[in-house]
Amino acid sequence: MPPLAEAAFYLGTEFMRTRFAPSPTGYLHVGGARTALFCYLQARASGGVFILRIEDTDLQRSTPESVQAILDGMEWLGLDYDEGPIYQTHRFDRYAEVIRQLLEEGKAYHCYCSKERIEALREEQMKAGLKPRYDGHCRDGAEPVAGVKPVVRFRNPREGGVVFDDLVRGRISISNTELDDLVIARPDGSPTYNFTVVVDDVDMAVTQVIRGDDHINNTPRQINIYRALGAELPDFAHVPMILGDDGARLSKRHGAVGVMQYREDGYLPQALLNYLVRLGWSHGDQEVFSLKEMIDLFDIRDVNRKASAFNTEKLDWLNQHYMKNLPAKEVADHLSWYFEKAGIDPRQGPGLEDLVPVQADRVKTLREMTDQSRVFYEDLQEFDAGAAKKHLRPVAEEPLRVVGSRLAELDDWNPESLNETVRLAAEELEVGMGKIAQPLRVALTGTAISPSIDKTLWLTGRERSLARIRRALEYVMARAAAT
RNA sequence: GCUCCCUUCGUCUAGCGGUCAGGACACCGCCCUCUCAAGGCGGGAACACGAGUUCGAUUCUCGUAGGGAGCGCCA
Repeated sequence: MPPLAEAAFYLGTEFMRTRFAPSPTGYLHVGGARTALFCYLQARASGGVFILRIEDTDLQRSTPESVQAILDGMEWLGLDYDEGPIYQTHRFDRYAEVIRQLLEEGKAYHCYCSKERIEALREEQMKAGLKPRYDGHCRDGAEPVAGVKPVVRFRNPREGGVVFDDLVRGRISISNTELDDLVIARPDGSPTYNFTVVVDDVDMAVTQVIRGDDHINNTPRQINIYRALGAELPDFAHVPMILGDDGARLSKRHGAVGVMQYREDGYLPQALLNYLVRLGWSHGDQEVFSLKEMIDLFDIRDVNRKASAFNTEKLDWLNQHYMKNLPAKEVADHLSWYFEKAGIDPRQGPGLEDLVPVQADRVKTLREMTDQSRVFYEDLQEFDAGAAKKHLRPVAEEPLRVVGSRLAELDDWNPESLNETVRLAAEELEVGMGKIAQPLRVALTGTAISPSIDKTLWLTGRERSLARIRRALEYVMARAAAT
């Protein structure tokens, strides 16, 4: 564990050290993911170090499942860190040491005030129209109260104020009279957030503290602690939060707020990353960014100050963009995860790499792609009633019979020859493509919707196609006989 | 209540004193077409309001309104 003094070595250098410091009280949500991405990009851009720190000092609310969820989310997104995960619960000795030091130097003091007293004080102040804060009752030496284990409070300066230049907000200033003496250690000695962040960021020599803007108000308090520790200040960057589609604060009712839920829903990590980086940040009119481009172009100072609403439709567009433009092999690798989940055996049909380019044009997510591709891997159950009623009528018998026999004679089962075969069959019958392609489509897929007929035949495969055409013919004839 | 922060099309944004206020998603129309898409072309759509500063404000300043966050022995 690096001593406080070591921080000075890093500060002021070109190499930035950033950290993402979530508290494990739930899954990794998109807001946190974006903050993590910004930290990651900023560190990578400078050739610096990206640290993952788990802020688990709240033993009540932290869970191992949440830690795992965060780790999983980071991994899926590909946000690899150079140091960590570092757990604050493993650093209690260090916090205790610094608390002792502050106590010895008179920069912190024991407070024996009861919660009841604090509560009453707060009510009184609120009623008087004041900002509730600790009144410093024990600040100048308090008599120990028998049977009461004291908390430790930080002795916040009463004079002056704090001014800092936030990398995204610009200059922010606040008077010390607005601040009070915050608790830095509970009666059992466990440290609290505003204190541990500072100790950690100093020890870990973090040079840019990038976090959500809900921490703006904590920053002046923390700066006072930096000063008490004689540590150099890092740069602060407070990024705005992300709102739901409806502009309201993101919550569970917005559906997929956990990063891994986006995976479940069929989004590529590249798409989500690209979407998130554009939320609050831009580079001219550019919409699509590879990770490399993000690293090269991103600068935390260009981030907007306004909260932005999450727009799933735009994410859909990006997701489809990546499904269409990433190497088919790469998309196919992701797709296989969904196939497995859906219980589809990819060996029972066309190669995923052949499937992807065909389906990418017509779906927004890998999940949809999976659902719409099942027909190429499994036996056809039954015809969609509406589609069959409309297209598998007696008039379809001849087209199906002719195209079926022409296809049976075909040697090369590839999109080009298949297209040619169907086209020639239509010519031979002197009908438009629609008259032959639609019945054929229903025969092959059971529905009136599928990729172009040549691709559909190709993906369905020779044997399976011919068998399905025969079956459709039987259906048509049975129907004709019934009338 | 107090403190801090925010405000360009429905949404994400460009803009950094003089622009017909640009792009993207979504939406609408047309084209293409074997279905659904994808694609191409075109269209509607924004500077919250009020004062200043200035020859000139979307841009700078101050208010107003609206919104957010914090005010924990949570992080």
